[in-house]
Amino acid sequence: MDRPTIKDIAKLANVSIGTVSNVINGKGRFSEETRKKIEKIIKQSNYMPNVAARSLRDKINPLIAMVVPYAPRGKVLDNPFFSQLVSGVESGARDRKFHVIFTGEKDEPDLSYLLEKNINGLIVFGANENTEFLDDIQKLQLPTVYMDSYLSDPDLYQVGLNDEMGVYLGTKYLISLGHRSIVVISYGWLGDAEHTGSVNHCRLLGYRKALEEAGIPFNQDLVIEGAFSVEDGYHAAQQVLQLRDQATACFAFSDIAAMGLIKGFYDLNISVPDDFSVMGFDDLYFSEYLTPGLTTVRQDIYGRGQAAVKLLIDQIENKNDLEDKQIICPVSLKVRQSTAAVRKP
Amino acid sequence: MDRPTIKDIAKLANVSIGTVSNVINGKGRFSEETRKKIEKIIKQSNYMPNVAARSLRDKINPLIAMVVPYAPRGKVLDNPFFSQLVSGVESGARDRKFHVIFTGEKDEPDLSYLLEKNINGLIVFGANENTEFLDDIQKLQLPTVYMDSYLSDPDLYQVGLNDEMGVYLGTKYLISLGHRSIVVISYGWLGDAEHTGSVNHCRLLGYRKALEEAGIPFNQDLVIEGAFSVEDGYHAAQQVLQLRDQATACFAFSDIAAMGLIKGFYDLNISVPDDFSVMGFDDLYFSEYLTPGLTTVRQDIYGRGQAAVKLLIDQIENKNDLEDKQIICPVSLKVRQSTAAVRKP
DNA sequence: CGAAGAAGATGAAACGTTTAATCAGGTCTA
DNA sequence: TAGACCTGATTAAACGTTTCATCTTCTTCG
Repeated sequence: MDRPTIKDIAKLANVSIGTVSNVINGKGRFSEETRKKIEKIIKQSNYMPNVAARSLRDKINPLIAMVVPYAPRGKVLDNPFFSQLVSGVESGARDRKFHVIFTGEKDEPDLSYLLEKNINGLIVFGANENTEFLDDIQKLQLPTVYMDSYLSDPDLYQVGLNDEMGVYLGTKYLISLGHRSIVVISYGWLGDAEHTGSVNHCRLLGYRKALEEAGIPFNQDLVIEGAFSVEDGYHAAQQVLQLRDQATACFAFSDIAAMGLIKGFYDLNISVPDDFSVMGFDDLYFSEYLTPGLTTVRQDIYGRGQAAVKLLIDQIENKNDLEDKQIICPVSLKVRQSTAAVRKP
Repeated sequence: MDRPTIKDIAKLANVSIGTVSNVINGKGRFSEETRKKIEKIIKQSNYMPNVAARSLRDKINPLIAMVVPYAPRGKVLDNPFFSQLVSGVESGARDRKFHVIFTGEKDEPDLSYLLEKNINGLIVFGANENTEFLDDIQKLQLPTVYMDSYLSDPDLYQVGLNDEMGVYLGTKYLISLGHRSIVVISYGWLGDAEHTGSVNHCRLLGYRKALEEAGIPFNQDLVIEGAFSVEDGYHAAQQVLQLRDQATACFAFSDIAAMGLIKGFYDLNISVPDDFSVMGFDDLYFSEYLTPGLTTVRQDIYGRGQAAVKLLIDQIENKNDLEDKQIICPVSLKVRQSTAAVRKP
């Protein structure tokens, strides 16, 4: 037997389908009596409104998409940062009876199929002013929340992180341990126009600020690229090795790169933290379980995912503008075993 | 301006909507000439069929769901095994123009809303004969692929793993290194009725088989539960410690638990592999980057996800039965640094 | 008592597709 | 030359909702 439709319910209740619809949506007029009768029948027959029909009629559809423009196919969810983020997004969506699909990979720049699916909202990760996608995305005219995007338009809904503060705290801590020459494994180079006004940019600002306060000159030779993946971090170890004469600590801008770095050191027979202190960024759920436990800048990835989706669905459902369009989430320092006081020479 | 509908295209092309529909779907009759004309207009105007309308009419909807019955909310994607699996599923779905939503968490046993959404297919993970959900799922009457489920019905589509072989290989390798007393961190206990005919059951069979071949008696005291999470593994370290007099190696049935275990040992000042060899299962993308690199039984998680979704969509699109309903994926041994020959006393 | 207004419910249109039935011509063949 | 058949295209119904205009019936009040 097929699932019941609103017509079946109406027949069973001896009313018109309009009335059933009214009861379901709490709109229009109907007596208390018919309300009870209809609700009872609905429960009994396991009726659920057909989303396709609803979506066709009203263009509402409890489905949002999360797009990560620059991620290569199959690599989004592989990254534990994203999987935690996505996990939070999922959970937040679930709370509001929404579902989520993921998309927007490098090789699929055409997002128009999102309209085809009647997607009702978008979470865009890691865009910046220079992102080519930005126009296309805005052309979709969908409620959107940008994450970690540092877009200057104050009318855009955004969920960010206090990146500068995070790295500032971390660097300051390393300095307090006596480190004066701290290698950075960054996402890209500060001078790179493409990355200005980006997560990476702000993090480097935090680094420089902490150095400045301690009267340590900034040395751009100490900035290495490669915080995107565990392989990146692993390969960075060799580069860091060449800076060993000067440097005593390393700040990786992602835990996943820190993980690779530590393994790189391990394979090169360099002890962490005895020979080299390592600081990460993110506090992934397993960072505590690395050997040694990773000292890192903590952010609540899962919670941020939830926050973003909440902001999005509020936007979708209220339609009108919300007061707080921009959320900056806090960071904190998580000290574990991978950092230690610099050895006295 | 709103997106164009099939009506707009028809008007522009001076034909009826029926003809446009025919051209789009390659059905019915139309001349080469009109085909070209219509296709040109479609391209120019960026027309895409509205999925809701299509779905309403024909009940087709390129959307599948992945349900993981027993996973607690927010913990599915946190687990790197699942995130890799999901990643593969996503990718496979993308190849066929499908999208995926995730669901079926512990606190949401009612799956009927999947029908509401016109979901067209289901991937169910880790069910077994005793899963309460099974009936509900089958009642949905949807094309379904079961992963890691060990269901005996030969008519069900399944994607599994050669679990027994995997553990057999791993155990044999440990034995070849001279280990004769090998602790197992399992998902559950062999005798547990609930887990008969499960992944865990088959893995333990592989363990026993390898022991038997080597003439080593099976000792059930060496079987510990706790392979689900990194925390599990960490806490297992203390239990393993108490078996230290007898045991020299440990086989964790998941890499994530092995990771926790290694960290547990680290904190207890037990050296891996010098004091204790550790073997994992899965070969997560970061297992290579643990310190020490984790020796493990490799499976292609990502590929299995792709395989499952391919099987599902073939089933959806062909409708008719496929020849090969059951796929068993191979395993292999990946030797790294966490295992070593047993120390001579 | 008659008119006005409220309460409760109905009917029909519309959303954008697909498809089966139908139709208008043209060509072939007996 | 009439029926049969083919080709290309049209028409209308149906899918399951929501909403707005409309219709009864009942109550109230001047």
